[in-house]
Amino acid sequence: MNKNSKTTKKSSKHRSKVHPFNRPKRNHANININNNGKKIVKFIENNSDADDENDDYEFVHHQNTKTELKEKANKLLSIRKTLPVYQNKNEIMKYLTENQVTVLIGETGSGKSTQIPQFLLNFFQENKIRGSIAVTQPRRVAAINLATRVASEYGCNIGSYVGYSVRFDNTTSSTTKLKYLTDGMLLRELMMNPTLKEYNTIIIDEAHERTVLTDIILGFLKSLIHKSRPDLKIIVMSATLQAEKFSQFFDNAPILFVEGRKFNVTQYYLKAPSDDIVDSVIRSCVQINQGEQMGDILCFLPGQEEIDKAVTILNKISEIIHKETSVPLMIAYPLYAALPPAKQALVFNRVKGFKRKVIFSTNIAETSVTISGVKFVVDSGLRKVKVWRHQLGLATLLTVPISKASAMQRCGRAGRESEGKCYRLYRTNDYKKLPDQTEPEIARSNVTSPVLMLKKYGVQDIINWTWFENPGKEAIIMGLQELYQLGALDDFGKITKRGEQMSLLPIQPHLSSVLIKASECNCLSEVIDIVSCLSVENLLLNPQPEERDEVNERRLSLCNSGRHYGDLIMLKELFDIYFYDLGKDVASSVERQDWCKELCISYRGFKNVVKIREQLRTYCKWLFDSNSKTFSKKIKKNSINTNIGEDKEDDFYSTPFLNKKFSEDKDKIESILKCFLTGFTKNIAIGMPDRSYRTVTTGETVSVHPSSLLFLNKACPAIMYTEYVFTTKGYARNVSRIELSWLQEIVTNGHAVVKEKVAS
DNA sequence: ACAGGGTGT
Repeated sequence: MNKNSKTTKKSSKHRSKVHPFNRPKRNHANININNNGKKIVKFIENNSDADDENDDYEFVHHQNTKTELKEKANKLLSIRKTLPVYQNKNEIMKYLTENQVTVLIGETGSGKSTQIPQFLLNFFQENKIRGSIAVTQPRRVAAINLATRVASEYGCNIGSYVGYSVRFDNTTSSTTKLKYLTDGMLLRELMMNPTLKEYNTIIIDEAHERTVLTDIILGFLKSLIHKSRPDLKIIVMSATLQAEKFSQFFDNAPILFVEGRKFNVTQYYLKAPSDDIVDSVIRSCVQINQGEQMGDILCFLPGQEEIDKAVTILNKISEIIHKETSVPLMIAYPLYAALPPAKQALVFNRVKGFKRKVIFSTNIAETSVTISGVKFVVDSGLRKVKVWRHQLGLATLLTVPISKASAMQRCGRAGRESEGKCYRLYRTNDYKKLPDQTEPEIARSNVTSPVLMLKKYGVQDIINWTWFENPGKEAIIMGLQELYQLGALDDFGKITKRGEQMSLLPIQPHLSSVLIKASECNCLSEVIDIVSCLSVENLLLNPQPEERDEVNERRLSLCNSGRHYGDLIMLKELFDIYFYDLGKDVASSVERQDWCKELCISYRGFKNVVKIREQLRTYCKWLFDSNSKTFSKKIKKNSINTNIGEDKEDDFYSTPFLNKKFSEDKDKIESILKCFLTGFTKNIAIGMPDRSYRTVTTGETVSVHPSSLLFLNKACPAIMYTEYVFTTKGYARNVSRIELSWLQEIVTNGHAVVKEKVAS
């Protein structure tokens, strides 16, 4: 149909409508083209208070001319040459070219993630070796930043020889030879293209972090080199330690050590253990502020509660101390993932004058967020960890001591720019007793999704698969049972058509199953909207205690149906207001931001919801539309190589409110909730006479989480929830009201789990 | 009668 498909694809990326005469009042970028044809982005100064979410950011990649590229690359070359990896280039390359698998231990600042891929790229081009290089990263920003940096070092525009691929943003093209991608993305590619035939080298970076997805990739790679890809080169890159485990897994692959380039950090320990960690952290900050040179302080605390407390206390005492003694004024900032993005951004502000920035952070600052100017680290030695209990179908959130590796990583945050100091709020002996490594995530996770991937890939014996870390028989069997119950596996444990569909959807299996059910129940469009909201973490933010009641009141008054049916229906009502009522053009973005702020909703979160919704609508159309070509053909052509599918409000989806307004359409609401019941049959609790709820699976008591719209509504016959987390007690999150008669329907449809428990 | 560590498709 179109010979011009390449340009069509490219342009679809920037499809968003721009109304030049209706520009938003604030927070916008003004893009001019100067006489070189070079894009210039000027940021207009934010004229409002710094409190709103300035997150209309997009990654703008400048298209430079050849001469500009070359000049820039030449300038960067002198810096590259100082990197330890560059100085050992020949020896490293000797190992990499002579071995199929190499484990490379490079400390921070060694330049491994940027230089090694370039060495290989040059080597392959000089030797006319075909194929491209993939470098995986656990996080999106890392993939984007590395690709951008390497492109300029290499002297090309992003997307030509060097590109990146993360969800919703793909800058690769047919000429791309070096691709930085998230490990989630590489797994998607593996599902579509089981032999990874376009690559000759796969580099797994940050392997020491041991995320579930990295571990799974390692398992796939081992199978690949032993079977269909004996030619595939693999490099496992890790920041110190664990080298032996990687090496042994890949048949004793050689290990290379490259020293890093970082500054010395002196460690201090407590003489006596601390009994109040917030108090100890504050005391340390005050002490540093009195005795040490200028430089900011980064404090690691386990969670939001401790952080908010510490911020309040420090800000109170800091001014008093500053007035009475002539020490810098300390300014405290909180940092955790659930914080609104605009408040998160404040930790990057440089404080001017005789002041010292003090950041109280969760583990987010250990790997995901890097703050410059930090010279002192205060380490509580604690973190929070989510542990999945297979038998209970419940996650527990525990505060636990960190590992030695984690303590070193936290320490390192003080030595990025100059020498630093690290104050550990535990004794030398306590440190010695810490485990060397953090327990790999897969050992404490629900593995339903990995198991589905393996089934989709055609793995027969999952228990004895080439697991890098076997999650254990119990976990695998629970995963298989879940999948069987969701209809993804048949009586013989073989993947069903439904299971294939579930594995192709970019959401957790339970939600995939709900979507498929919805496609059979004429409420797909609505369920996609809700599932999209559920797929964004921290969409509904926690209001500050003083505005909590107000915000809850506003949410309740907006969501007429949510008030009765619960959080899933509330999400749909909120989505409809955001998406349909508030308007879509650039001019109304301010209106939408204000609306989000009033309801304590993340504006950035909702923008993500819209993207996910668009992706899900496209995928569902390909999956369920009988007129459509096969999914994998479509997705290979479109999804991997472009950004988002070509969804328009087309006739595959019925117009949502043709006849009735959603909130008045009782039948629709009930069929939506019944769809969710089929994916979350285990997450049902029955109302008891004493107004508590008991789960149908184990009879445990479960409470409605205070963030739920149903928190104050005490009289539901039964509830269904998408998450069951034990913190101070067992809490149900994303709660919906369920009628007992609906459960009867599920029972008659043959869901044994509910049948037994309801009867007993 | 009152609260969630961090990633990814």
